Amino acid sequence: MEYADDVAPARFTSLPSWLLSRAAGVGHRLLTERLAEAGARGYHYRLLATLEEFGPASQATLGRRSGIHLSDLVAVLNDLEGRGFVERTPDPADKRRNVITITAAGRREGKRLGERLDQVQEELLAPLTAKEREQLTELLGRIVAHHQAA
Amino acid sequence: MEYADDVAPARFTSLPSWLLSRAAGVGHRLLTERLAEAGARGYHYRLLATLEEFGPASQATLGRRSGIHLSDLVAVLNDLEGRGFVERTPDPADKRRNVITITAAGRREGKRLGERLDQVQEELLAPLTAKEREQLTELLGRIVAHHQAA
DNA sequence: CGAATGTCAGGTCGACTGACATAG
DNA sequence: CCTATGTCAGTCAACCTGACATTC
Repeated sequence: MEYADDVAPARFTSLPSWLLSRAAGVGHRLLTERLAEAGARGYHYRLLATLEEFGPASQATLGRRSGIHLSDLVAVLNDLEGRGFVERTPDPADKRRNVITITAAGRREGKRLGERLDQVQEELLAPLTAKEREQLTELLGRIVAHHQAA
Repeated sequence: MEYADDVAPARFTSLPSWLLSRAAGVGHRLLTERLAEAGARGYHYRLLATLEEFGPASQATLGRRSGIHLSDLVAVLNDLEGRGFVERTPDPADKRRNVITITAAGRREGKRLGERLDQVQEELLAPLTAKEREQLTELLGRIVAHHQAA
């Protein structure tokens, strides 16, 4: 009848959704720490990477691509703009829109943050072999794809 | 040079930590919805399940087992106590402590919520076969174990 | 007209920090 | 004295809702 103090219930430790959230929690913590060291947050990197990959876009499109809500986007863009990583210019073709463009400094910042992200992958997946990492990526990819289709 | 509006950058879709956080996000959303239908939150179930598996415990121990911060625990326990799912009695052996005990109603509630949790697993892992689910569970388990050891 | 865009105020959940009084 | 416990106040990131004026 004696239990250790710091053991999680078996009901959890075998539950995929629990393991998923714990593993994601670890990843999130590592990510947040590494980015914080560089003075950035997850949203910052997501936007810079999205801009780099797809090029300039309106805020609405940017939100859809990056999965960041329009409401949150405004503040993050204000931030990135203030640091000179993106430019916000009115779209002459559609006066409702702003066109967001990444700057050279923004590209450098994106690269810098990307390197930290790679370190996080390494750290997070340390106990897995290359083959197992592929397996995991594939399985997770199927789950994500399935639920974003619906 | 034409990109769809709602496609995530390839930089993300191949990144384990990204997939992990997306998949966990889906799981979290499903879980929150199902529990909300039953008037509960994640913390409620976690505490009830922990109590059911390990029996009565002080709040500090309960926090360590369930992974819930002591600061958050207080409010959640107030809630569960108010609904008659747990009892808080002072520990005669150590006057600092409260002993938290699950009630019969609490057990029923835990069971009720557990069933909803099982539905979430089904929904979340729908695109995977039984064998693949085992694989995923095993891989995630190793990641979690590795990082909680350190 | 309806639909899309950018903005702002607010709220949620889960995780965390710091302070404090009390008891071991 | 130092540590552990329970409580409270407050922060934070990510996600989401609703409202609004402007433009299409």
